[in-house]
Amino acid sequence: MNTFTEENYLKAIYHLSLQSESVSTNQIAAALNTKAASVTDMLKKLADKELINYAKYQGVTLTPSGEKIAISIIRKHRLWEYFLVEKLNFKWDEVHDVAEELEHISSKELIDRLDNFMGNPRYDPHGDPIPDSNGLFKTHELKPVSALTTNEKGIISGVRDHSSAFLQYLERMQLTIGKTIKVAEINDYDHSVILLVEDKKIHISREVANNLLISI
Amino acid sequence: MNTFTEENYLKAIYHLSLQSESVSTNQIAAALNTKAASVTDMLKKLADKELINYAKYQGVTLTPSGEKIAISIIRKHRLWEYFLVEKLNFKWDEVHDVAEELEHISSKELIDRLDNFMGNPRYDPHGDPIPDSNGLFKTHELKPVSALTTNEKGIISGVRDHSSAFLQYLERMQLTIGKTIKVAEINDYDHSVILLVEDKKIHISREVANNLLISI
DNA sequence: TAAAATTTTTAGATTAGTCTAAAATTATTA
DNA sequence: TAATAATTTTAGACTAATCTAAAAATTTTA
Repeated sequence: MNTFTEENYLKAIYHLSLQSESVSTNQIAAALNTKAASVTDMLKKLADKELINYAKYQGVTLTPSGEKIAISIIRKHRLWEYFLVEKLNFKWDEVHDVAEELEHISSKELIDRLDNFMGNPRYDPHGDPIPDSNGLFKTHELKPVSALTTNEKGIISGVRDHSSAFLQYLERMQLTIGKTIKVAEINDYDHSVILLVEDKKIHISREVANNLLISI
Repeated sequence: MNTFTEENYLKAIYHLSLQSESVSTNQIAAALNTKAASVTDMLKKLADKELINYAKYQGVTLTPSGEKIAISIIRKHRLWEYFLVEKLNFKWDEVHDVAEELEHISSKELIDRLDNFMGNPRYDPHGDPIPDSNGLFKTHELKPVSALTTNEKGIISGVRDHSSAFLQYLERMQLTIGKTIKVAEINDYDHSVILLVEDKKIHISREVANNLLISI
């Protein structure tokens, strides 16, 4: 088995890989709130274990076995988040830190039973897809509200920013997962957007429109 | 917060304290499968944090704050065991190792919500009492089957040996928590006992009789 | 109660993960 | 494309937890 720290590195590399092909030392350091020198040390260790492809100064990618571990951590994180919200009535902005701890519990039996206990949910409380017990999941194609033009519709299905502050803001605005929205107006000057949600007008900034994801 | 290791030391000292007033370095080393030298190092650290009372060569006791932490770990361990058996259908002999990991999840909010979700159970699957959110619990007075004389009755309420091997044996013999037993006969020679359970005769050794606990 | 046995502590190493400061490499830009 | 800037790695040190081997203290026993 791997240590918590190794698991956190693999998870961070996985998430960063979704945006840029190869991941840099500094990107990882920023994501994990640590120093580049520490990252270099750990990259050597993960490369020795053949969990990442690493060449000095060239950035890293996950090997298939590294990716498998990363996805299993993400599966655990998202299932625990679902459990916390659906069974223990936590709010969607309160679960991240606890799930960061729970995702390192090693038992596969536990997580598979938890999955079944909850009816094999496909999405976590923030709309992110939950990998199945084989690590498979489809990344549904979501686009930000900011990609819509006037009169287009969508269903709120995810967020790009997972911070409590953003989630609490959405909650207050009643912009929660599953709601149908329609773009009523786009402000040419600042690109802010007026949405129609359940016949109410909601005005959101360009930044919010960028971080709120919809399916069609 | 304390490290997993510190928590494990405090828990071990707590359990050992139930049998002998003061706990020795070697006892702790045996319980934690480590060496006496390692224990001495850790005892110094825990004493610095005022979690134990420690004087060289004299053994240790928990301070009130050390005991509080130990009990909170035990609360978490037992609640998770209850969850695993009652909600996820694990068997009572399969839950210990997973609970050893789960007991270190730090969120008090999580464990209090879990407690409520399950209806505030008072005993874990092995009959051990679960401390409430203030750390309070009564150690019900149990005695081993071996303390009974012929024709005395009792209700199976706990075990002294928590090993999988023993729990699986009890399961096979249908000697599970809640069953009423009556001593039919005690063998003078080897102190083995014949029990009457639901009108069936069950023959158990002295060792088993010593490790099976009943209330009256 | 002195010698022997046991227990406990100390001394000195080791491993994992981290850090700062300096050196090496790569990227940018003038 | 040479100088400058930014990134990345190396070197050396630190903390937490562990270990072995040896020394010190306590307990047992003869």
